[in-house]
Amino acid sequence: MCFLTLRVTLPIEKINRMSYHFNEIEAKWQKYWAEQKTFQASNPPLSRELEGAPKFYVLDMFPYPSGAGLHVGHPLGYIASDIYARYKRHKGFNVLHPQGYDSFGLPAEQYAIQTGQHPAVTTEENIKTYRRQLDKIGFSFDWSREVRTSDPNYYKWTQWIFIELFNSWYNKDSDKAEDISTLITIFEKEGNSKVKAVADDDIELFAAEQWNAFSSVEQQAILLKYRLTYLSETEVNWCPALGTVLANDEIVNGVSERGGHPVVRKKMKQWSMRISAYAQRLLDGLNTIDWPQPLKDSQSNWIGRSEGAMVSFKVLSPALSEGKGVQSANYLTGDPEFAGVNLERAKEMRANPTKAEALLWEQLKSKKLDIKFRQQHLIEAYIVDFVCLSKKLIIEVDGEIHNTKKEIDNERSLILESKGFKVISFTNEEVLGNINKVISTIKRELELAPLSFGKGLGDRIEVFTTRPDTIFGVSFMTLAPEHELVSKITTDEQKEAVEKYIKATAKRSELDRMADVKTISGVFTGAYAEHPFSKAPIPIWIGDYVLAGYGTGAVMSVPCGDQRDYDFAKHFNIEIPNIFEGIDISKEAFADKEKTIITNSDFLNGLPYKKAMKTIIYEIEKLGVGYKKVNFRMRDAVFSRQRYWGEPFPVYYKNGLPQMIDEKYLPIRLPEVEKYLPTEDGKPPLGNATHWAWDAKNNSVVPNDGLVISAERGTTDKESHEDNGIYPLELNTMPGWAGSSWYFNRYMDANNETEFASKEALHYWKDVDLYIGGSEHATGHLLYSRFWQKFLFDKGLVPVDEYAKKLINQGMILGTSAFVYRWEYSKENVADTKKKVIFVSKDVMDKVIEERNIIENSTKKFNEHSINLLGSLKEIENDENKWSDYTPIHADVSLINTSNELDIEAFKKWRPEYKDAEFILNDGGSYIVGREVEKMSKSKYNVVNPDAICEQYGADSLRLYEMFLGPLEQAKPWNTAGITGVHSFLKKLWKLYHSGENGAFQVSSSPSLGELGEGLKTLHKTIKKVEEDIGHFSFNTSVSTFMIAVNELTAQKCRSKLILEPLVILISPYAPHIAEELWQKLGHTESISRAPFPKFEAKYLAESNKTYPISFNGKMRFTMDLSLDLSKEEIETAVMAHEKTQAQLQGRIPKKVIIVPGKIVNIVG
RNA sequence: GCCUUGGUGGCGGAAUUGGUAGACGCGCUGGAUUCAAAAUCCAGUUCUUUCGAGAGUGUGGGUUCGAUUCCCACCCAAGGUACCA
Repeated sequence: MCFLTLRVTLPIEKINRMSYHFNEIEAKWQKYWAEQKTFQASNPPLSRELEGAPKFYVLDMFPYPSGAGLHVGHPLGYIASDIYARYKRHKGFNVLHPQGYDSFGLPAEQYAIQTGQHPAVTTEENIKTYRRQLDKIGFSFDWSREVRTSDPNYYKWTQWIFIELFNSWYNKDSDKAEDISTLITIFEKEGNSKVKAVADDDIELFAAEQWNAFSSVEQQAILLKYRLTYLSETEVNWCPALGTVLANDEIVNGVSERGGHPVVRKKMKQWSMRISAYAQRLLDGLNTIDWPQPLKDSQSNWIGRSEGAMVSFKVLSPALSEGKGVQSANYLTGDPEFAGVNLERAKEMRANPTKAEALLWEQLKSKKLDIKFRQQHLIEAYIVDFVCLSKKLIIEVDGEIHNTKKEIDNERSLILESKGFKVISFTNEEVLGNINKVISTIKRELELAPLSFGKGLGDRIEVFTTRPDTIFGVSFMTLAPEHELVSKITTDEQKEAVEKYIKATAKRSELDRMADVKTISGVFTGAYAEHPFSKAPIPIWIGDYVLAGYGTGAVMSVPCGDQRDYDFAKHFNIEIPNIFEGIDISKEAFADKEKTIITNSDFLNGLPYKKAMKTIIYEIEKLGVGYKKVNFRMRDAVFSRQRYWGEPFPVYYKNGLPQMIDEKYLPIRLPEVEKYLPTEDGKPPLGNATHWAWDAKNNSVVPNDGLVISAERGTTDKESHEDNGIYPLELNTMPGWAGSSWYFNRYMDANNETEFASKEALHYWKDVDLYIGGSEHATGHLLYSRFWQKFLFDKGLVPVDEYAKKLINQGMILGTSAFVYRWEYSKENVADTKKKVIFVSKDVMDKVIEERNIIENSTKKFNEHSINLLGSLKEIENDENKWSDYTPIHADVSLINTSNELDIEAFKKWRPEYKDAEFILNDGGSYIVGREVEKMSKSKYNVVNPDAICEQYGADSLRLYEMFLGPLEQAKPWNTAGITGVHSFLKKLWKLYHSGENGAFQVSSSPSLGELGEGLKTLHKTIKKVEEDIGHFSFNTSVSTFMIAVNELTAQKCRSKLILEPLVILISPYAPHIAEELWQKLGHTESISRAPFPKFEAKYLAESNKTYPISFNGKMRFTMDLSLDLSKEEIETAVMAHEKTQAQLQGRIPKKVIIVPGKIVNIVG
């Protein structure tokens, strides 16, 4: 034994010195980087070394630390970004390359519910695992800037941003978010009639006096309708199984994205984010950023901008026939002049109207509105711009004169309104900019006026349509069953049917309605609307194909131009008028825009789509029945989650209204709870907390005992008798995307305790230069974070309104599953329990199936074991074999070798139920598994752990192989077998520097020039290619290039430092550990990380000869080495003289010879 | 249905502005080395073939001296989205 050991030990030691010991090398350099803080990025003021260096910010989408740890698919993007970051350091940039954890989330909480373990504890453990795994791969992360969304020092600022949102409103005039104080100032001075904000749509108009008279509670309630984050009763997606609401992007095909649980619509009071205010800017911003097209497309689909027109249709009530109203003519003539000092001024002003006034007057006095208006008219003691006395409607246009005395204006409005006048006002810009919309608004006001003696009842159905050009094709209207007008307009005869239908629709779940798109259903309401142009009555139906939540919840149905309308009309035998010239609509609707010529449409006849659109919108606006409009599909985002493991809101409730906690007292820490489930009375998990009330006097979280009112959050408690300053805190928490919507800014100054990041840091790093992550975040994280960034930009808190200049989606790495095939022989005759479990090797099975033969009959070539086994089986049926006789079963991929052979003994141990299984092997005596590419997942036993790869092949091999698999953006299957290629490349690389005796390190600093020529060519070819590849994020091809370079240099027996030293730098971003080691061996004492990238010099690639491909009719037949100095004629002569040319031509005379010097020769003929 | 991306050997993939299709690697075959295995090294490996050559980048057309690359039509796969008016 001793003898043997001695004999073996000596050579191994010798071998050790020469071979590539990746485990040692990698551990050594990972330790070095951590100790030397090699990758710590510095904010200004910079070290002398970095002075003047441009910044570069490389970011990965941070991971959610799941309990399963990393598999080889996860680090793909991190490796790519790490290569880029390291490359940029070589190029002299000051690089910020941070990493952190999106550590709030559902899985930790689900786990807590099941095991009772605190999510913070399991999250901490998971993070440790992640960190250990990440460290092993050798990333150049600056860990001093690590962020965790669940860390109170981080979520303090998430809460702070929430408060900022709460304290802001969106001003459409300035087209940005502003502090709520600017809105209050306006309210105090002039009420809300002139405010143009993105806000709730149920806001009533009030004047300054009214505002000032409101109680603080009333004022707060009104402001809530304007704030960028607001509390409101909204229809939400409630997932009973998860016990929480979900955002639209968390629902896939009607079920929850996580877990696949059903989701129902439910009304709940929730925090929402007014992201809709940013719809247009989010869309526009896409043009300024370099993001993948599919990602941009899904964002613009999600935002869903559509251009069209709002058109309103009068409801004709059968109860009130036309002309039944009071005759109006006489009533209008009354002209009550109020005498006063202002009379003269009124005359003067009438003579000198502003441009806007003049324009509006022009419109009002022309008989378009069928009603008499007066201008600059005296009412009481005031001059009003325009008045319609019969309808008591006053119209004001903002001129310079009025601007100077806004307070008086508002007081005046109040007095006038008390006299029964309604005052509406427009700005000069509105009148000049869109007179038709103004007229349309006035017309609607006239309709709604209390003294209306118009034709209809006053009810109008507003519809949004993208095809107003087809308005003459309308043959019915359809309302969503939930539409508010339905109950009002339904006739008595139809009442029963309508109510029954509404009930039936409400019962159907969202999923039902989605799954079943084919069934056509609907009911006639009995009511009619009037066509605004033809004046024809149009039947009004309800149908669940119209969604209450989109547009106005009503459509003008044009069956000839819309397939859904068409199907509906066919089903209910409604008329389908054809308004398209030369189009057959007997089978289906015609939705094409480009080829359209409109007909049967009055003044639109003969017009193509574009012209018809222009004309009809003009006419609609002229008639005052509508206006051009842009509509968005995107809704406001629900921001509350009924979960424990998320950011608590910095909110308490006083009198049922939300109050923000002053930022001084942040963070509001997540309280401890006994159970992570909802409370028995259905409150969110935070309802279990006993220490969860806010003491507004001492500004601290206190036990619930202090609460006088055990008030429901969000409801007004009018019976509150006593106010001790202790109030209930919000019970919801923030959603997963809260913390991830701004973390990229935090990295710039991650440890700042007084600000979310300092101004200097924000202005220095500005934005992310390269952002890498998965495309699954396209409509979630990536849209919300752009929204928050724009908001922070509006508030002057960040310097740019798009935070990531370039984004790359890395493709998924798929697993290669392995299958063993269980043979289901003699199914009928033998009881399952008695049956032997037999697995058949894939190649045997394929053969047997192909030959339609049973195994026994084609076993001649099988090994002894298989024959004996079959001999002992008496029950085999002599049947034809089919695929269905074999059941594929997943086998763990770690039990398979590179030749797809199963380790049978390991397999038996892996699954105890197969410990007695038998195997039919091929004639080589091995069991071959089947392989299939699937998503990498635990349940498919195809997960490959990077730790095992690092252990066996090293981190550098893993990094190279992940890149080598294929283009970064594409999905590609992982197959561990292939890693031997890059691994032996690294060994070859190592060898190149260890050509000394017994593999000692040897590099020559004085090589002969002849030796250099070829080597320099290889080196510079490589520099050029690698630099281009990194620029195109084509990392797979640069790995090939390295392989070619090392193969060539090995063949050249290159030993020269002049070549081998720059080569190490080229490879260093990809395989940093081996590069550091070789760099040190080359005599350097500092890390390679900032060594300047070698400069490409074209002169080394200069060639005097070219191997020309000689083609005949475009097909390459042979090659010829020719000097590049030759002229076209000389080339032609040389080529024609070649014997193979003559052989190819076989006596024919070429018609033409194409010569592109330096490229090709093509002989035609 | 619509939008997007893609389709090249047994496999992953390469081919830069239209100019030698299959680089590089895996796997496979044969050989060297070894008692043997592993490791390493060398040669071959798109298909057909009468060994001269011929065909070939999802299918069918087109433009061109020349097309994986450009144009038209279609087929298939993946991802996104969907009674969105």
